[in-house]
Amino acid sequence: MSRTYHHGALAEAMVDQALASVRTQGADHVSLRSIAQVLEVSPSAAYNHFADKDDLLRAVGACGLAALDERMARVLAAHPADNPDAARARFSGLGRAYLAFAIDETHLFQLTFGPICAVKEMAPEDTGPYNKLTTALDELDRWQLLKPGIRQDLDMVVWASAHGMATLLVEGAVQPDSVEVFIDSMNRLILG
Amino acid sequence: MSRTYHHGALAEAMVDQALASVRTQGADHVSLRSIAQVLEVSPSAAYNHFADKDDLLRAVGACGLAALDERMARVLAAHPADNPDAARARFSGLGRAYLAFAIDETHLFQLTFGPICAVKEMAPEDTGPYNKLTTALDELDRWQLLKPGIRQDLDMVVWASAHGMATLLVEGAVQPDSVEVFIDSMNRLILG
DNA sequence: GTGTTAGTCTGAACACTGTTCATATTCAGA
DNA sequence: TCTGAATATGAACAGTGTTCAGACTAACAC
Repeated sequence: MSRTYHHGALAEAMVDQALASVRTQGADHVSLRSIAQVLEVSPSAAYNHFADKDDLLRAVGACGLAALDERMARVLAAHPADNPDAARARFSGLGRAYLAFAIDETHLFQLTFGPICAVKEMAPEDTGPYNKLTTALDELDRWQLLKPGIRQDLDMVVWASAHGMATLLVEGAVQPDSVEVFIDSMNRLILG
Repeated sequence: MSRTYHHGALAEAMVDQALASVRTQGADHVSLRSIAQVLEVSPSAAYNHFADKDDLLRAVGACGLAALDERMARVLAAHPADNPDAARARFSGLGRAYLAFAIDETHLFQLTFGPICAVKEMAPEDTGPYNKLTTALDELDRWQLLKPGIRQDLDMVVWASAHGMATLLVEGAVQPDSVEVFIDSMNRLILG
């Protein structure tokens, strides 16, 4: 096997390296040429696997969405009990996981939910972060923990709140220590 | 006055042209050279007025924040009455103005609240969008229109909700016709 | 084993980009 | 009118995404 020909796994290797670069530098300061150089490959080699730079970055953004979903899945696995307290813990935990992802992985968050990636086409309907939120709200509703008469379209407001708080964190408009304040205020709003 | 020397107002002219370009193309696809070409000026002329490209874009972002604030100010001016109905109209109107700005000026919104601009340092505390929101909530509270016991830290949740809904609109994750659904759901949450 | 074909990578090139710097022009004040 | 501070130029540098003809490699048919 020749050393100069990087065979078989270039696509995945480029996504991995791009993911690492995005994490440290942010998507704006990542260049195709630099990651090709790290992989000891010609700059034009990427075009056998990706239509253009944005196409590669979209693949990285999909990794970001998967990482977020995994964080949320871990929260659900940590509170599996079928009772009111666990339902509350799952809901708050999902929110905390979402915001922790924004804080820990600022650059990846910005790419995943930025202009390059069309999140609406990446997020599956029957699974993924949005679905986890709706089922958590359904469970709160089933245990009659929600204030009466607010379940309709509540998904959208809660989703928007969490996403907005995350972007405010990312932009530095609010500090990380505001997360608990936010969650408390949110619970005060919707929990009976 | 020589034709070749663009005297006096280059800085403002560049901001104006950059603002126009951002509106149509988005900040990512705007180049210093192109706007210098439109203004019939050397590419390096910009560096007498701006530290670098991001510095110019930050000035454009400030225009975006001002445009948003003006929309919100118009809403307040349209409902000046000192009674419960007007207070409700002001609150809902501010939300609609915020979301309309995100829909109408997608690219400008993305720049204004994007990584390049540090919004926290642009937004004044005693005026601007955030302050208009808090005073609207104070008015709702004064007329006892809020649900009891939720005023504390309500600003942050409402602010995050509006901002999150705006970014979801910009990203195409939700459709513009969801705006009224969002506002209704929001009112259901916080109004008594 | 040999040929053919499809997939992969190279290297040079193109048209850009932001930025710097020495140089030239213009304006405002003494 | 002279001087100094602003302001604009034009050439240059280092870097970018992207294209394309040609070279290399693997795998499959015969």
